[in-house]
Amino acid sequence: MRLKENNHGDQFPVGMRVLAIDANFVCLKYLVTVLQQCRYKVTATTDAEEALQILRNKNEEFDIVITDVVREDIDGFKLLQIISLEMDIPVVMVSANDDVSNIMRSIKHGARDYLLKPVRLQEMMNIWQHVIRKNLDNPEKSSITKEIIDQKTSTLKRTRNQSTKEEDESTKEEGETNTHPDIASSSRKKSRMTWTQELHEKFLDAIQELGNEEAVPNTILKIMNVPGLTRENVASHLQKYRNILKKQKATMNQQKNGEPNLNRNSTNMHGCYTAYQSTSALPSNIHPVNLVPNSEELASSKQLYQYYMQSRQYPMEQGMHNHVYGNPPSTPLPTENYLPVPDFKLLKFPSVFPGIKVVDGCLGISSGPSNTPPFSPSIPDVCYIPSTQMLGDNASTQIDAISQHGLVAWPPQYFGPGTSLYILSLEHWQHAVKNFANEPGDTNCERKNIDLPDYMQDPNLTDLKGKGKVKAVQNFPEHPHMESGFHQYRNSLTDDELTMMVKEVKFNDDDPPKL
DNA sequence: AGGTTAATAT
DNA sequence: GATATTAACC
Repeated sequence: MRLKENNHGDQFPVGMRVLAIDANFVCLKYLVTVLQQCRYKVTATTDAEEALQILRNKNEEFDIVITDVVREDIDGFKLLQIISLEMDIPVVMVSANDDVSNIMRSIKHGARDYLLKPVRLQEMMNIWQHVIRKNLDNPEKSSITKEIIDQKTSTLKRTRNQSTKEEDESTKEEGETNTHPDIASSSRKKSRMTWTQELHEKFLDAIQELGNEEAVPNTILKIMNVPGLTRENVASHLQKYRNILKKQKATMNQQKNGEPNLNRNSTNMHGCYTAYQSTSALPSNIHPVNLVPNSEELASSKQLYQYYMQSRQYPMEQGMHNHVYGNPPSTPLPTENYLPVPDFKLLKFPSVFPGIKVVDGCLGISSGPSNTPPFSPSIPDVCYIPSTQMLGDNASTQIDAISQHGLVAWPPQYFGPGTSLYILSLEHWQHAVKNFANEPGDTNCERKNIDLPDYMQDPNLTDLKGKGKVKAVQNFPEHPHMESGFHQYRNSLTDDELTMMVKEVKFNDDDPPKL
């Protein structure tokens, strides 16, 4: 555990050791993602017994435990009770249930906090304070507390008499008192920074925003606004980034292929997914949808990608395009040519899109190739994509799914390079749907005068409406009252993520999707 | 001071 | 070998 200063000069604990517990695998994965975004060191399990074992084992020490409330094996409250009885470690509860009695019960049993699912990044960035507070009276107990205090004192010293760097270092290393130097130093190990997909995306966004001239470490750091990230981290990453650009440029020149494509779709950094060019054809009379679930050959992300590209050439895309601009097909899609979409109910988006930025509690989702709905101001696809293309075949089933689980499942042909995923806050997603979908029969969005919030009425977007091709819109205007009202996630699935999709499909071995 | 580059460590 | 950290240079 160590502290780093972010660009505001605040301290933030990097590598705080968190044990995350959630019975639901998808929720757990999501939780882990958020925690990792906070740059905590996360250990995770779905199994409460295992969690207790880990904690009792003491091989690994933890600063804080985060657990869900509703569980089948050991009730969250029980778990909380055991932990607070046996050991001295703060516990934070996470639950989709906002019942006051539940919250009270948790607090009574010793919970430090009670967060509602899905948890937000900002909330998670604050939990380290519980660790500090817990150990204020006994700093040696926690290395993180100790380090913050150390840092505080050394900062004070520095401001008091401009102490030298060496002095500062020695103060940090040996501690103020020297009474328990071993305790503090033994549990302190520097965690090597890893540039996650999300961080890299942020990095790229910053660079794009700044342009080549202005893209220097400190400025990038400021734009990225990631707690704990240092100028050195960014500088290092920038160095690597530039090296890769140089390399690519060199090979491009060799091939005389014009401008190098240096955007995130083609970058190789950190295993970002690189688009495959292969166009091996599928039999034209078989819709690719039907090739997915029982296909043993679909063992690699490459194949999944190929499948995805194939599927986009089929009529359903035409159908979708019809929907895009508010003209649902007068006749149903020729579904007789398609077999039902297999059951991908396991495939919930946070498990597939760990880089997702959660905006405003529960989310509505709108998805499609880059020239589909979200660019039209009416966002119709949430209600018009036919059931052969989307699980939960209309808006209301999606609303139900969202209100119940905070999640919506999508078939995998929507994931892959070329797919944009848009996340709207529940508020304006509902708003759009309410004006749109809840009146069966009246499905013409041209006639409906949809009263979208101003910030969504961006003229650039409106202008794009009706045009055949739309390029990805950068820097979508954000809701003034929201941290971020509208996020785009695109073209950056890692191989692992794609592989995982395949795995999720295969998990259904005992109950294979019917074709 | 901080951007850049190179050396070193993991 | 790749990439993060640290040092050194400008």
